[in-house]
Parts: sequence; C-alpha cells; structure tokens
Amino acid sequence: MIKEILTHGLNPQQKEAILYTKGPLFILAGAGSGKTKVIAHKFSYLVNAKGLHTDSVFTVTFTNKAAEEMKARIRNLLEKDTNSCWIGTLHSHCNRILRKEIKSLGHTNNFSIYDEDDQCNLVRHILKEFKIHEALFKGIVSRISSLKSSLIGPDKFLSSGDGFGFDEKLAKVYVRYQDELRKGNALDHDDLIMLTVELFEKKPKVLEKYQGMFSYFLVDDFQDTTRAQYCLLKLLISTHKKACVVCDDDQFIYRMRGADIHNIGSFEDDFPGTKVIKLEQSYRSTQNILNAAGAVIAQNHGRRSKNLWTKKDGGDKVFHCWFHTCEEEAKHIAKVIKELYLKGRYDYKDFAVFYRVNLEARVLEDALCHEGLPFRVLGNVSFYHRKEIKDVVAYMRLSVNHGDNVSLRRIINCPSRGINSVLLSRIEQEAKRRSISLFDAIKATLRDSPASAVKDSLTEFVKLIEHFSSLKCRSAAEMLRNLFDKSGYAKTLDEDRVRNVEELISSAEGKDIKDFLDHISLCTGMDEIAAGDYISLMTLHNAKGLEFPVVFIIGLEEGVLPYCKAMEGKDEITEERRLFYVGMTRSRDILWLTGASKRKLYAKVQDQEPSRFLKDIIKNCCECVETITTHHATKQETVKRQVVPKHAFALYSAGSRVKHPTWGVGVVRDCYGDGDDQKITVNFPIIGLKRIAIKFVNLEKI
DNA sequence: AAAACTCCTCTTTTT
DNA sequence: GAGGAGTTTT
Repeated sequence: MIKEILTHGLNPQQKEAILYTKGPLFILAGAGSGKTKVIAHKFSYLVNAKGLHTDSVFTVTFTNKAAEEMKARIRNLLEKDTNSCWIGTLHSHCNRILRKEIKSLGHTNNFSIYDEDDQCNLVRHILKEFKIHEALFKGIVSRISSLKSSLIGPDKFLSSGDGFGFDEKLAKVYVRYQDELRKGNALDHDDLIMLTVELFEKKPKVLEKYQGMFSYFLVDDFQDTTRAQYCLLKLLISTHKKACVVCDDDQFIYRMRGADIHNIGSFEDDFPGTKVIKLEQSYRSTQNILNAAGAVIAQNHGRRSKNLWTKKDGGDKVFHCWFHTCEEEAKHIAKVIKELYLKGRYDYKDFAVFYRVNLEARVLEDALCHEGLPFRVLGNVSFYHRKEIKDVVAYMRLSVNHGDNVSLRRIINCPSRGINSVLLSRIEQEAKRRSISLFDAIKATLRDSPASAVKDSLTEFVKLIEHFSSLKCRSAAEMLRNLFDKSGYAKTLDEDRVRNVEELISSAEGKDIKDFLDHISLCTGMDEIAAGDYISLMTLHNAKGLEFPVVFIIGLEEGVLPYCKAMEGKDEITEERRLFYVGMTRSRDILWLTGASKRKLYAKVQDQEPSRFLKDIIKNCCECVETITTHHATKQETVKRQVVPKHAFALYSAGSRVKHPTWGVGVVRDCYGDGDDQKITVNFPIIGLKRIAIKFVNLEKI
C-alpha cells in the first residue's frame, strides 16, 4: 500500500530504483530523467516503508542549493522536519563530523575554514618568504588542491618525489602551507574531506560510530566526486553496502576541480553485485532537442550507453543562426526573445542564454538593455566573496580563533593602524621565532615597546578582538554590528559597501556565531532571491541542474566553445563537448544555437570559425535561420509584420499598455484582427494573461 | 598614506 | 580594455 503511494506517477525504472534496497545500486540517469525526484522518493520510501530513521539516511548533493531543494522535497513527502537530517554536501557533512571529532586528531574544534581567497593569500605569503616568483600562486593553490583531492598529503607527496624543477618547489610550499594551516588552526575545503578520511583511518572507533549511525547512503551527481570524496564514501558504505549513487557520465564537467570519472568504475569494482538501473525517459526536452544533443554527445567515446527518449515528440527543430558579428548575434537574440514574449506563451523567466566564458555576456547585456528587456547575470562575484564582507568576517573569525593568521593579516591594517612593513615583519619574525600566533606576537611586542600612536591603535585592536572572544554575544548579528562599529572599519567604506555589510548583518540575525561562520565558509552565495521575471544569463557550467523552456547557446565558435585553452588534450575536448551537451539538454521546448564570424575577445576583435560541434548536428537536426544581414531581408520583415500589425484600424499593438476597468494596467502581448474586431492578449500583473475582444470591453489606452 | 604609474593577466568553479 | 597588484612618486 505504502509502496503504491510512494511510487505513484513514476515510470517502471524509477519505481525499480526506489524499491531496490537489497544492495549497492547504481543509477545512470540521463538529463531530465527525474533523478532528484527518484532520490527524494527513495528517501521517503526508506523512512515510511522500511522504517529507517530520517537521521540515518546519509544524503549527498553536489551543491548547497541542491541540498536545500532536496530537503524541501523530502520535507513535503514525509511531512516531517528535515533539519537534523544528513542531507547536504559532503563538505558540510565532514564539517559536522569534524567539529565534533577533530579533537582526536589533535586539532581544536574552533578551526577556521579557508576559502580559495584565503588559500591564495597564504600561498603568496609563503612564496614571498621563499622568494619564489609570486605570480605562480594560482597554479600552486590549484596543484595543492588537486593533490589533496587525491588524498596526497605533504608527506606522501614529498616521499613520492624524485622530483625536479617545479615539483620540488611545490613540495616545499605544500609542506609549509599545511604547516601554516595547522598552526593557524585552519582547514581549507579540501582538508575537510582529507582530514575526515584521516580521522576514519586512524580512529576505527570513530569510523564504526558513523558507520553505525547510517543505514543507507544516497549520492547525487556521483560523477562529480573527487578521489578523496569517493574514499570517504567507501569507508562509510563498506560495512553494509546499502548505497545508491546517481550519476550521468555525460554531464561530467568538473574535471578541473578534481572530479574523477574513474570513481564510476571503482564503485562497481569495490561493490560487486551492484545493480545498474538506467533512467532514459526525459521529462524535459522535446525529441528534436534530444536528437540534436544525442548527436553531439555520440561523438564522445567510452561513455555508458544511454538512449534518451521522450513522449514530448516533435517540437520545433533546433534553430541555428550564424552572424557577422557578436553584436548582431546579441541583437537577434534580444529580438527573438521579445517576439516570443509578446506572443504571450512565455514569461521572461522562461528564457536563458548560456555562454562558455563570462565576457561573452557583455554584448548581450547591451542588446537586452537596448530592447528594454529585464535580465540578470548569474554567477557574478558572490556576495560572501566581496572584499568588505570578507574583511568583517575576518574580524569575526579572528575573534573565534586567535590563531587565524590569514584573517589577522587581512585586517591588521584595515582600517589603517599605522603599521608599516618594518613593524609587520618584526611581528612576523617574533611569531616565527617563538612559534606563536601573530596575535600573540603582537601582544608580546606591545608589552616591551615604548609608547607610540601605533602602540595605542594596536592595543585597541587586541582589546577589541579579546573583548569579542570572551563576550558571549547573543547572535552573530550582534557581534558583527559591534565589530563593524568599534573596529573603525565602517568609516573606511563607501555607501554601497556599508549597505552590503548591513545586509550581511541582517542575514546573521538570531544565528549562532559558529553556525554563521560555517554557513559563510560552506556556502557560495546568499541564496539567490531568484524570484522575479528575468531573462537568465549564465555560463554553461552554471546551467547544470537547471532547465528553461527557451535556451540560447551563443558563441558556438572554435576557440570559444571549445574554448581555446581547452583544445590541447583529447580529454579536454570531450569535456567541452559535454559542456555543450549539458547546455542543450537544459531546454524544454526551444533551443537556439548561434555564433558569429567576428567576436570581441579581450582587447581585439577576432575572426571566428564555426564550432566543430555544430558539424555533428546541423544537417539533420537544425533549422538554419537566415539573418537580416543576408540578402533575404524580406523574410524577416514579413515575420515582423505578423507580430506587430500596423494596419490603419489596429487600435492596439504589441508592447503598448492598456487599462482594464477591473484588472488594472497590463501590457499587450499579441494582437489579432483589426478595427472593431481586434482581439488582443494582455498580461495583467496579478491576474495573468487574458484574451480580450476590444469591442466588448471598455479599455483605456495609456 | 594617498595618488599615480606600470605591469600583468585575462576559462570554466563548488565547497 | 579593465581590474588588480605592486611600485614609485608626491
């Protein structure tokens, strides 16, 4: 009975995926095949039919956003609170475990979590000291990160190195970097995983405890796991082998972040008898879109075979259009969006434009502005990444963890406390000589230095930080507000930035200080208040996991998609192809693929060739649209005339505003007929779309 | 300590 | 072509 309720409205494969709990399960889920639904339903099946406790299902998502969605879905299905559940990213799970258990590894549990920015700062500091060319810091940070994602700690790396050249330097920096983290009582994101693995390997009792806590494991986006993450999961799963991983190898687009596609094979090897279920019915795209996307991805080899199909057969062919310049491309897209919008079938929020690199968005923004269309660009600098936010958070982190040298260096002269580089390096040396934290070194220096303006401001700084660490603030907001005022930092900011900090403070209202810090460290941005009717602009990477009725993918040119810096290796090209595939499969009804012969990249305009990926599909799947710039301009004109009729008797035209006696003001989306017989489609803000015959209604044109 | 100047770089990115 | 960082100038 419960079974029927929980699997109602699901297809046979989805049902099977939910009901199979005997052993390890591998779900190969195509784009739009309802994998999130399957995970949520499986969770509730485990609880309602199998009697598992909601806290004993270890559920992993790729992003925090996905975790929130999953929680909400499960909450609705179970009608139970999901707050204490283990539904989240692996990093947040590890943080939860480490805050509790890290003492047994000799750390303290008030550790700071460093983000990429902090890592870069630390590495640069080290490079300066080692007198290694500082511009290398980015490469080094990413090398260290990928070493950690493969569970290669500094010791292991050192011993593996008969290294020469760069590797030797890297090893030296890596050792020092990890040492600095340890001294500063800080972990970077990769440490969260690596240390949890270390914890489980060194402390079998702790591992047993967590193995015992969980009766089932659900892992979404398994293709995006790193080696370290896989090892962690394997440790936890190994006892009873009740796990279900969901993955799509065709959407593996995060190799650069250390994701390892071999984990898919490892899972089946490490858990023999794994049942494989394929979800191949797409509930998203039309058959035409699936055909085109399928033709693209089919060029990649060594994939798991998969045959996506849909009941939404037919649909429009995929549109393809080539332009002279990227400006024309952008203009045309704006025009198409406007026309579709005015027809009334779609809202602005139903449109998305994807591109490979952020700088492609510029031209598009101009064009959309020009047409007066509302849009938002996703994935700009995240809120927590802004300088002013990071600065106040650094104050907060230092108050919680005095050892946090990276945070201290960040704010010691912010606002200016008159500390010059001589004094600073004296403090650094003092800290090093006595192997104490910078914070303690400052205190020591203050004790035996003569009175001065610098001494006063430093004394005040120390007092401030100590005040807040001793003080039990009621909430993170209270602490932030006080720090912001009393540190004198507020005075150094302009209005905009003050407003940002205030936004941070209000988001901290009523939250526990440590929880709030964790939240900031583990989340990328403020949960986007995505509401509102906007066209979405984003990179192909950002598009993963989303869907839109109408999708445009722009810049389909050699050097852009595939991107020029990803064209050397074969693996890189296949990843670019998957990226394109991910973009295509986001679309429900309409898909446009565009490119241009001339595109402005950085300073100069470059000549562009059509992307090799287009060759795979144009012949059979695309409807090639001629542009205004070709000789057939008349065709465009006729299309336009249909949409915006301009005969003598037409009283209203698309885009004009009218007032209705009961529904208020609305925008005309589409018109039919003329004179007294004219019928119009009007969108009213609250009521929605309405068809109106003008002779029956007393409309006012405004 | 701020302003001016030069140099450099410039995929994608979640945690 | 713009933003960031580091260096030199005032």
